[in-house]
Amino acid sequence: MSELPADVALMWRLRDGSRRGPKPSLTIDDITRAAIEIADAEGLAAVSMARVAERLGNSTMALYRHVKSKDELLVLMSDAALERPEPLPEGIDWRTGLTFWASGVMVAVRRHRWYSKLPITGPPAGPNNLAWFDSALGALKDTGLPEEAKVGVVMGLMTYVHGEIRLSLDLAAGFADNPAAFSRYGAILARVVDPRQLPALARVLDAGVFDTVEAFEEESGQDFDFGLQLYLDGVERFIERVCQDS
Amino acid sequence: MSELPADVALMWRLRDGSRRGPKPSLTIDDITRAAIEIADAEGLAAVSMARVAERLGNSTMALYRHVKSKDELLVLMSDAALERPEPLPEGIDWRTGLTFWASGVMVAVRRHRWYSKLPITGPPAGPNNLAWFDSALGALKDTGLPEEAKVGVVMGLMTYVHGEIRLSLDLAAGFADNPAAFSRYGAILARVVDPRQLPALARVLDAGVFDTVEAFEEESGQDFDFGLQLYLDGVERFIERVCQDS
DNA sequence: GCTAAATAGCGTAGCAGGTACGCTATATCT
DNA sequence: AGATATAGCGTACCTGCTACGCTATTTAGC
Repeated sequence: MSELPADVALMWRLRDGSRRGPKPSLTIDDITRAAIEIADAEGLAAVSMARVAERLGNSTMALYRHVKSKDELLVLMSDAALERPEPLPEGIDWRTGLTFWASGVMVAVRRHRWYSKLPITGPPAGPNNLAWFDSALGALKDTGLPEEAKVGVVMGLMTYVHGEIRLSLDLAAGFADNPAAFSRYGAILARVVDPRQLPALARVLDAGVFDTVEAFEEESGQDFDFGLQLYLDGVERFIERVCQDS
Repeated sequence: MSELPADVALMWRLRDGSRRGPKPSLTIDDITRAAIEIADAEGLAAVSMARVAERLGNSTMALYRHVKSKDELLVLMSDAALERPEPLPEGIDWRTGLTFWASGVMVAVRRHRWYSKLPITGPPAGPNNLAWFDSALGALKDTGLPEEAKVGVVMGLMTYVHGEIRLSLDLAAGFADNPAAFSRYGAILARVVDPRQLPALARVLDAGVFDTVEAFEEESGQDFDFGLQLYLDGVERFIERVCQDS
C-alpha cells in the first residue's frame, strides 16, 4: 500500500501507465545507457546533463521529464552498471561460491571504472544490486548459519570487496595521471619518514617493500585476493564456531 | 635530490624559505583549518573556495597563492582531519592492538563525517596518514611476519575499516535525510523481491532480518565489529600458518 | 640606500554545470 | 469538442572554479 521511493520505482520500472500527452521520445533506459557510455569513455566527470542530452539528440531540459535530478540519474547508473551476476555454479561449497562471487563483482566493476566513485545513497534497492546481494547470500545457503549472520557476512564482504576495488581503481587512475609520483613512492617516503617517529614504517621501507611499484595491475589483483582470503578464513572459523555451538 | 610532489611538500611543510615579497597574511594551516570547520559544520558540499576565503576575511583568489587548486586543498584536509593516532598501549598483543587501532580510526573519522566522501588520490603520503599507517604496522611488530605481509595485512584492514566507515556514515546521512525510506526498507524489499528470482534474499526477508532497522547507530557499530573480527580471525590463521612454515 | 625581482592580495571576467520556469505542441479522458 | 496532463525545449539564474593582470610590498644584490 505504501508509496515506493521514486528512484526505486524507476529502477524496477513500476511506473503507472498514465497515458495522456505526447509519446515520449526518450526512455529512462536510453538516458541511463547514454550516461553510462559517456562515463565509460570519458569518466564520471564528463557526465553532465548537457552531454547526455546531446548524445541523445535532445535538449538538456528534456531529461528532467524522466529524471528528477542528476543525483537520481547517478542512482540509476549505479544499478544499471552492475548488470546481472552470473549464476553460481551448482553444487559448490560456500567458499568457492563467495570467491567466484567476489571475482564476478571485480569483473563487473572493472567494466565501469567510474562505479566506485559514485556516492552511496542508501542500502541496495535496485534489481541488479539486489541480484548480487541474493547471489552472495545464496552461496551461504548450506552453511547452516542463521539468516541474520549470513547478512552480516555478506555485508562485510561487500564492504571489503567494494572498498578494495575503489582503492585499486582510484590508485590506478592516479597512476595513469602521474606515473612518476608512484614509481617514486618509496623514495618519497624515504625522504620524509623519520625512523624515530615512525619506526614500523621505516622498517618496511628498509626492507624495500615499496621499491617495486612497477607492476601495478597484477599487484593490486594479488592484494585483492590476499585480503579476501583473510576475510574468508575468518568466515570459515565463524561457521565452525556457530555449528559447534548448535 | 628529486623533487617531491607539491602536495606532499605542503603537508610536510617543506617550503623553501624564499622570503621576497609581502608577508603572507594567511598560512596553509589557516586555510586547511577553515575548510575543515566549514565541512564539519555544513558538509563537504559547503566547502567552496569563496566560503573558505570569506571565513578568513580574504578574497577568493588570495587562496590560490597558497594552494594550487581546490583538489589540493582537499588533499590537505584529508591529512589534517585524521590528526595523530593515540599511541598503542605498550605490551599488548597484535590483535588487541589492531582492534584498538581500528576503533581509533573510527573515532577520528566520526569527528569529520565528510572524510569518507573525499576522493582517493593516491597512497598515504601526509604525516598524519603515515602515522596511522605506522601505528597499524607497529601492532604487528612481534608477529614474526615478513614486512611485506604486514603491509598486506594492514592494507586490507585499512580498506575494510575505511569502507565500513564510509558505508555506515553515508547510510546514516541517508537515514537523516529520509528516515521513512529506511524504516520501510524491509517493506520495500518485500514489495519488490520475487522469491522465485531471488530466493536467498526472500528467505532473509521472511526471517524478518530487515524489520528492525530502527536502532541505526548501534547496529552499524555491531556490523563494524563483526566484520572486523572476521578479518582478524583470518589474520590469526595466516600468522599461525606462516610461523608454522618457518 | 637603491634598484630589480619576486611575491601577496585581489578585482574582473570567462566558462561550465545544475535546474526553475513557462511556453507550445501533442496525446488521451470525459 | 473541450479539458487536462504530459513531452520537449529555450531562456535565464545561480553557484563554483580559476586564468589573468594589476598593485602594493618586501627582500636580494649592488
